[in-house]
Order: sequence, then structure tokens, then C-alpha cells
Amino acid sequence: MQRTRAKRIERPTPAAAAKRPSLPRAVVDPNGDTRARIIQAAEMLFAEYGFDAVSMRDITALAKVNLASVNYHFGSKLALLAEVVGVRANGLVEERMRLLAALRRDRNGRPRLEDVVEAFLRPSLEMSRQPGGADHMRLRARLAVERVGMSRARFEQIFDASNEKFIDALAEALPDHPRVEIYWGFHCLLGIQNYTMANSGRIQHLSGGTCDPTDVEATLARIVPFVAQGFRALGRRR
Amino acid sequence: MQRTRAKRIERPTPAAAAKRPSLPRAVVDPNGDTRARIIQAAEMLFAEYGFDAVSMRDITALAKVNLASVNYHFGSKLALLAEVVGVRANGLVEERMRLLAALRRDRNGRPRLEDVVEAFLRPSLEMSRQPGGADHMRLRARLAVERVGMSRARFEQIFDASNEKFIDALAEALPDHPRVEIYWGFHCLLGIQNYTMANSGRIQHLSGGTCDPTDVEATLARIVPFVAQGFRALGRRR
DNA sequence: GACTTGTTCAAACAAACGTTTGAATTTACA
DNA sequence: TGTAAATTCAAACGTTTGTTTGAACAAGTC
Repeated sequence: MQRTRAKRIERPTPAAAAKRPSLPRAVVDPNGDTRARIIQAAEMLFAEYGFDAVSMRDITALAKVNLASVNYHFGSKLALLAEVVGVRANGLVEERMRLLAALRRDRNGRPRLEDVVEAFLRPSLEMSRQPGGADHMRLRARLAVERVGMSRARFEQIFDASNEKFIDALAEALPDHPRVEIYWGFHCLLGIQNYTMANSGRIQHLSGGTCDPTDVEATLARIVPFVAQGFRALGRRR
Repeated sequence: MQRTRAKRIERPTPAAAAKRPSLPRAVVDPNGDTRARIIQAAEMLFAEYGFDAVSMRDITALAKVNLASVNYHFGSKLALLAEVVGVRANGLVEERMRLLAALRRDRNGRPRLEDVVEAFLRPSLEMSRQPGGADHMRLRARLAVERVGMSRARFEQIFDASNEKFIDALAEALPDHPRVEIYWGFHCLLGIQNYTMANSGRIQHLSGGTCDPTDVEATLARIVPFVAQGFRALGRRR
């Protein structure tokens, strides 16, 4: 039990210097009512800093409403998060199911693999073009990893039913694939989707700005063939 | 400006019920010194709950050290995070570079695409088998999305140089691919890697437990061909 | 007008936060 | 063993946290 290590560490900053790095300059739509302004502000802030790092005072200041408004309208901070996520997520699921139902089928009743993948991905990517949609997408990507309350599983539950329907459709498009390989491919699909939505800026950084993942069509033109061919690779004997 | 909406929301829980959902039962190695026990505890807690949701008191309680020890040994909570991430991340980069240098080459000096992909992914997945490695991997996956201080970019910087070397190697393995498509493929590769490391439990849930992403060889056997074929798809004319 | 209901507001609440302090204790080295 | 340095510890620091309160204000109905 010898003790031969560093001495007391020197403090890097004597006073402040640890302030929040610049809240978003954008403001919320002044025409919305209190509820709408709160949701909009919370969406932006949660997406950028995460649930725990954002305070009620941050939200209400950005929304230009009174501090007590959040508890009045939503009950609690956690309930506000559920509201923020739920509203758009349910719309996303509906859009996905609509595209899935409209899928072209060949004479055997099978859909094209690329079409199924695109039906899954397009609503996610297109949402990022709506006002505030990019914030929502990044928030969702965070929640796939983050853990607030016990609610990670509860949020993902919104997608369970439609995910199973897409797995069925993928299996239809790949009739010779073992079911387990479909799951692995879907895992890869979810990973790419989340990473794209998170928009961490890595690909822009690495490519020197050549690649722009906010360009929906350009992104789909790469991801869809990548995923489809990836799926096909899983059917080969190893 | 009519006002016809819900009345004051009813509180769901009268008293407590919003407590932290069960801290990890596992304890830290009692044989380590104070520094080591703090790092181990912080790694577990940051990975599970995120940087902001974990308090100094959570860390020091789990590590069984005094509250002031973190500031004494590391200076601040943020400096502790940097230490926690840095130690293992640098080892990971070294291992990747080692595998990259050891790559087999054909008569033209080109590596096999599958080999490059595996050299990139294997160190990440194998780390999850080391003690505490799974915690570290999940923490890294979080930090790819999370934003603490201004440090997201700073953490990712550790990987910049080796990432560029891998992109070069991928371009060597795919000599006819435009460089921009290599970047898109690498983006997909990063997404799958992060999602796998985050271990969100989605694939186990969806597959009814059939797929186990903690089985390194089984995971590599799926992800490597998926990614390799995905890369090849990016070379085709659209 | 009075009355009821929905909403906003400033102020305060207790609890938890990261950090600091100064004395007590342990270790390293003479 | 004596002394200085390294480390631990309990207590407190000043902020900030999410939430609550009760009065004030605004709107619809009689």
C-alpha cells in the first residue's frame, strides 16, 4: 500500500468559465400559445443538451413563459418530455405504415428490398426538414441511449408494432433468409438510422464538408443501397 | 385569443415515486486505490445514466470513498469524465492501428475489404468483454450524441487520425469507388458500431432473445459482411 | 353586474448540486 | 523517531434544481 502519486491537483479556472455553451439563438414562434411554445422550446433544448442538462428555467426562458407554466400544463418535467416525444413519434409511425401498405409487389406478392428499406427510412429523414423536426430527430436518437426515469423502453414501445411489421416485410423480400439474419440486418438499419438522425457532425468533419446528411435525397441514395446489399450479404453461407 | 383548454393537470404521484431507478448492484473492486475505484464507479454510472444525471455523491458512494476525493484527485467532475474516457479510448486506437498495420495485402498491395472492416470493429467489440469494458463502450456511444461542456468534439478528436487511416485503407480496398462514397460508407459503419456498443437492448427485444450482440464472434460474423457488401453497393452507378 | 373557470405570475419551498475548507490522519523519507 | 508531504474526512459553502403556493388576471356564462 504505498502512496506515491500526484499532489493535489491545481484548479484550472479560478472563478467561473464553466458556463453553459451558448443556448440556441433561435427563438420560438411568438404566435403559438403557451403549450406550443413550451413544447417547441423543450424540443430544441432537450435535443441539444439532453434531458438532465436542461432546466425548467432554461425552457421557460426560451419559450418566454412563466416558470410555473410547465408544471401547470404538463404536470412535471418528465411528463413534458413524454409529450414532446409522443406527438411527433406517433405521426412518424403512421407515415411509415402508410408507405409500407402502399408498397409495390411482384407477381409472387413480394416487395422489393430497396423499397422496404426506403419506406422505413424516408419518414425519419423527411421529418428533419419540417420546422423543429431536426431537433426532434436528434432528441429521439439521444433517447435510444439515454435513460430518463424508466422511460427509454416506454418511448421505444411506440415503435414496436410497426417495427415488427417492417421485419415481416423484409422477410418477405428475402424469402430465403433465416429469420435471425433479418433481425441482425434490422439492427444495422436501426444503427445507421439513429446515427444519421443524431447528426453528430462526424461525417461532415471527416469528409471535409463533402457529405451532407441533412440532404434527404442524397442520404437516401447512399443508405438505402448500402442497407439493402448488406441484408443480402447476410443470406450467404458463412 | 380564446382560452378553452385543459384544466390544471392532476399530479400523478402525491409524494415520492420518482426516485432513481435502482443504482447498479455491482460494487467496485475493493482492492483498487481511491483513484481506480472512482474511475470504475464513474464509468459504470456515466454509462448507465449519463454525465448530468450522475452526481458526485452517487459516484463516491458507489466507490466507497469520501465525497471530496473526486475534486482532490481529478479537479472537477468534467475532468473525471475526460480521464474515464481517455484511458481506454487511447488503448482502443492503438489496438486498431496495430491491426491495420498487420493487414494482409494482395499482389497489388490492396487489403481485403472485409479485413479492413473487421480490423476497425473488433477492438471495439472485444473491449466489451474486458471488465468494465461494456460500460466504457456504452459511455462512448452516449458521448457521440451527448454534449457535455464543449467536449464532444474533443473526445472524438482522439479518433480522428486513426479514422482517416481507416478511410484510406477502405479506399485502397475499393480502388474504383469515388472518395465521397467511402465517406458515406464510413458513416454507416460508425452508426452500426455505435448502436451495437450502446447495447440498447432493442435487438434482443425484437428477436425475442435470439440475437445476442454481446457475443463478439456472432456479431462480427453478421456486421462485417453487412458493412462490406454495403460498401460495394455504393460503387454502383445509380 | 356577479360568478365560475382557466391561466399567468412572483415568490418561495426543500432538496440536491459541485465544490471548498481546515483539521485529522496516514504515509514517505530522513 | 521526527518531520513534511500526501491523503482522507466531516462539515459547510453558495447555487441551482423541480415543484408548489396563493394571489392576481382574463375570459365565458348567467
